[in-house]
Amino acid sequence: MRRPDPRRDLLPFDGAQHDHERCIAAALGEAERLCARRGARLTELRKRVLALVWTSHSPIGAYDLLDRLSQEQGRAAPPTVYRALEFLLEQGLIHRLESLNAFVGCPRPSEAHSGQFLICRDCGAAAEMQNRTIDRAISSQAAACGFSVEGKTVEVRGLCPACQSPPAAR
Amino acid sequence: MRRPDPRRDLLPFDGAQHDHERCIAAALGEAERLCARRGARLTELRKRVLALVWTSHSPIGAYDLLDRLSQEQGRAAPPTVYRALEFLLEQGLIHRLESLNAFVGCPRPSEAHSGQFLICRDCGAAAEMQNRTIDRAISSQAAACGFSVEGKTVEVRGLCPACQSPPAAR
DNA sequence: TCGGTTATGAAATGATATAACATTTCGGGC
DNA sequence: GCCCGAAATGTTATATCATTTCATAACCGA
Repeated sequence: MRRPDPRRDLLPFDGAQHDHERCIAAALGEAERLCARRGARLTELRKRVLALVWTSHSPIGAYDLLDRLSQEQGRAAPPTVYRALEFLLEQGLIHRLESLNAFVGCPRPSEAHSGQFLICRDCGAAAEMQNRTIDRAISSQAAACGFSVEGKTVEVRGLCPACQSPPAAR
Repeated sequence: MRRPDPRRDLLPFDGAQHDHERCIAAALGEAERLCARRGARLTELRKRVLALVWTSHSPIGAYDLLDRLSQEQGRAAPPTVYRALEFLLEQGLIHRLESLNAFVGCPRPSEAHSGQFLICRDCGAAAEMQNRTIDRAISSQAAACGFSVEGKTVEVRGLCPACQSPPAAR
């Protein structure tokens, strides 16, 4: 049985050593493929918003997105970006971080899942985990309570490996 | 070794059969005792806000609190309630539910803990769990990632036992 | 009772999110 | 190609959540 590396999605915490252009390109490509397969319309606007979300591994707020979108194409209003975000959420292409009111790209959009996140309070990066032990523990506790689960939010605040070292060492 | 009933704090999901007056009184009494022991000042205002939070087991928003507070004592401004909430959060007397932007009383304020919640989307009630398996699973996954944990958010959306039955049966 | 700390009052503003309605674009059937 | 309904986008206004700032008042130890 395959046991995925627990760090497989922790790219954000690699000290920015990775080629982020490839991150973005991969995410956009995957989005295209998924939407095409599903018959979902990944329009230019939605693709632009997705690309903006993928600008970094730090979650971005709706109004920051709005600002950048306005720079690109002029005068956008809040509903424009919120509707695009809603679509991307439905397709599982991004996640919403409840504790930040912000959004981040999903590195594994093809498998349906609830997000589990490590969020660094220093550099702001958010790494998505997919840990089945956590998932099962929550599901079984909920079941023991007679509670029918529709969605799970797991967000951990703290310091990523790089930000635990003194700045001089970075 | 004592193994607490996993449902011990699930009072909110008992179908409103419990004596909620006693819930409130117990919470206020416990708050008095804890603050006295710690030398923290549980002022009238803070006590009123705590009582208002405990009005029900459904999380309440800051502005709803503000409205009720204004009815009681006239013209309160947002910072008034937010400052009281901040104090109550620091003392562990209430929790903030990130996915709702709302607040709920903590049934076990004496033990420091991160909250884990089952939130019913139908009746709005939120039950706090304290499951060590969930807690440990998150801690050990974070440790495996080299992440230093400062706080955990676990919020599960779904239907409580009562709300899974058709309304006629309730 | 003096003086610093902590708590509260009050006004304005910032930040996040949605409602409501108008207009445009898309894609299928003819 | 052209018509139509559905989906997407534009636009204005407003609802909701939270903080900054500065002023005033209460508390409490020296």
